[in-house]
Amino acid sequence: MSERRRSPSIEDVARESGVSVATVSRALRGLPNVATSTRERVQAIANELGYRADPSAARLATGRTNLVQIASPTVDGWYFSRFLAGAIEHLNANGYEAIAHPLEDPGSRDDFLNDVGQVEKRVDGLILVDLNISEEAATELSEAGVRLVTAGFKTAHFPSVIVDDYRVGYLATEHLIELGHSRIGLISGQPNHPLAFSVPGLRLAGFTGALAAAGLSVDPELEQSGRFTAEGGRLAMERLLRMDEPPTAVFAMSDEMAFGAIRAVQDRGMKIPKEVAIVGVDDHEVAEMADLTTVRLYPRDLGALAAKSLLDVISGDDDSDSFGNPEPPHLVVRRSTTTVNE
Amino acid sequence: MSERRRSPSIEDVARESGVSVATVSRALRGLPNVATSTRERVQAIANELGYRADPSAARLATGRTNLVQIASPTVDGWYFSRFLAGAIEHLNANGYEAIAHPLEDPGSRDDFLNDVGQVEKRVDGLILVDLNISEEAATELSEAGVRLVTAGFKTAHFPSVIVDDYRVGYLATEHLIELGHSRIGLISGQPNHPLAFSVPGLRLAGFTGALAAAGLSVDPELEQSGRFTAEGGRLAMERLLRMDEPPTAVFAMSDEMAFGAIRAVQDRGMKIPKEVAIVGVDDHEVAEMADLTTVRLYPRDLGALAAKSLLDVISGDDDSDSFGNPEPPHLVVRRSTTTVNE
DNA sequence: TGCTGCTCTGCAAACGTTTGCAGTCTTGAA
DNA sequence: TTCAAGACTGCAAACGTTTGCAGAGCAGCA
Repeated sequence: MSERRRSPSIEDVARESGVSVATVSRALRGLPNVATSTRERVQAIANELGYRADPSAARLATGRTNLVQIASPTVDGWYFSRFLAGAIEHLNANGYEAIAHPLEDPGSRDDFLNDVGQVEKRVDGLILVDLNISEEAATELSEAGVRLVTAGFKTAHFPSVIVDDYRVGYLATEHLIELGHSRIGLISGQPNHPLAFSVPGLRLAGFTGALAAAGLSVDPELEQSGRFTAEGGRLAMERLLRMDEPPTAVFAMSDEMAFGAIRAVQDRGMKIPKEVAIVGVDDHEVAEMADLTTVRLYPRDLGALAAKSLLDVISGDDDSDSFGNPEPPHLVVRRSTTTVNE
Repeated sequence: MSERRRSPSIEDVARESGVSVATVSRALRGLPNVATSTRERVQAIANELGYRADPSAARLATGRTNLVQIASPTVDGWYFSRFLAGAIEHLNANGYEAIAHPLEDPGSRDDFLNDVGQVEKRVDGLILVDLNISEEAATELSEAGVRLVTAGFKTAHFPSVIVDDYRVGYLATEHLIELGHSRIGLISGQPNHPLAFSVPGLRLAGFTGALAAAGLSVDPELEQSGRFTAEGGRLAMERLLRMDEPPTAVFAMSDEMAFGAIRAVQDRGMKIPKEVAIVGVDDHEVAEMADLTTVRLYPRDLGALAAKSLLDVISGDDDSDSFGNPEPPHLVVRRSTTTVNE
């Protein structure tokens, strides 16, 4: 439709202000060794012309892109979208743009990890969230010089920010035990999830750990997968309630699954927490409205922390593991487990 | 830590396969006029060397970045995260990466729109979602040759994908009227939201339109802002319930606000839908669990559509307005408005 | 006055592609 | 046998920056 007029190049600015392109480049980027008078003149002209350095050219010349890629299983899940928000905010504040790259199916994940070595040329760094990679792959990446920070899992080669998912499972279960429950159901994550995803395993470990610490045994029948969706949580809870000896309390690995579970209980006409107590994970916005006891996570903070770590890596401040840790998971007691006022 | 070894350049491939760089470039990109034997040899060598064209160099040479930027008020809201997911999926499938760019505060929004003209050099195109811009700004962008698609609002200059928010308000309200309600409350969006955001206005128009069509008058007292959060919805509902003559039904402009409203009603010991009927907007995952009647939106589809439109614009298929429209908003009746089984 | 060292500036070589143009070679038709 | 057209390839000029190096000017000091 409209003509695309060429935007001014550094040469235009140079000609206009009577200096060389080199000087313009230095003046505009605040480098030392340029007379203040020249600098001001150049800045004025650049401003007037509306000049901005072409990023592609600058990237080619410097090798730095000011881009960071964030790969996560999803972009619209409760947890991941908040992680993204926190990371992007920090990145943008420091002059980086963020490429969001969801890897929903295993195919795209493999493709991605396959030539993730090429990432080095596309972006300055990469954040991998909840996407387990093999140690071999990590070694390869490390040797390729890729700047990488992992979130939600650890490798031997890169800094990582993690949430203590063992603690998540432990806190929730311990809470139920303290309330006197001994037959506790578990609504877990998808075991056949395409992405190797270490979160459910750790929460499960925390769950069994808490039971063991209290001298309680684990009944495998009491674990049902809720596939991390509300609907899945409902179905899982229905299965639990149909058992000969149903649990008196349930730990759901996410709030969304817990919402489904609450629904299933109510549909049976049973009372919460009297007949069944329920605890979730996340502290979803709706959790408060639903009176759901939950283990609160701070994905937004975690994202910001991951971004900060990555920028440190990129700028070469290699204090590797000295990043402040995120706020630890935190039990929030509401009326889905106890009628005692908080 | 580890040495960054230089990755192979096109020149390495050329030398290795005994042809010129020009031929390598053509062979690898599938351009015509290269002998199949050479093409295969070059491909083999490139593969062996693990060669990939450096994107920065390619961008500088071609002027195309294969990047698209998506600017939205937020990245972690229910609606926007799903929009993003749909858009990114489509973009990635077509060889583009997506830069997610939230503009949470008015300052960053102004900064962004200020030199959005520079966008042209950073990315191939831009999707602006629910970020109203002035017609002047739009004209300026259009003249600068920026490739742009708007979502959620229209301008004179660019293609847009929109959801019919008038219809959203109309459908919800009409439903309540048909159920016999005549005193209908409204939990609306933030009037002082930093971003000029046309959604609430349109839904309000649909609301009053439906009332007018039924010969009902509008009582301004019955509109309360819920700031698009669950907590805000709860507070708004409490204000409504405290009125001398409270509404018998309420239209909340989002499901999250509706969840809060439900909570407020239950806290008063009142019954839904008997004493108060509630309808929301979105069809949030939790809505089904909460038995919430709602107007279902399809943000993921809308995002995909926006992406598709933008790619059409970029590739020059300028059928401007002939993009298929998204599925129209759709009333989903549940038990928050009627006890009749669906 | 001559020398040293500093500040400021410009030249030109990268950075790694893409692509217009021209040249060579082959093929087939006249 | 000659010629035209087409297929294939290479040369070299972009694309718009950044940056190492060197030179010019100038001040201060011996």
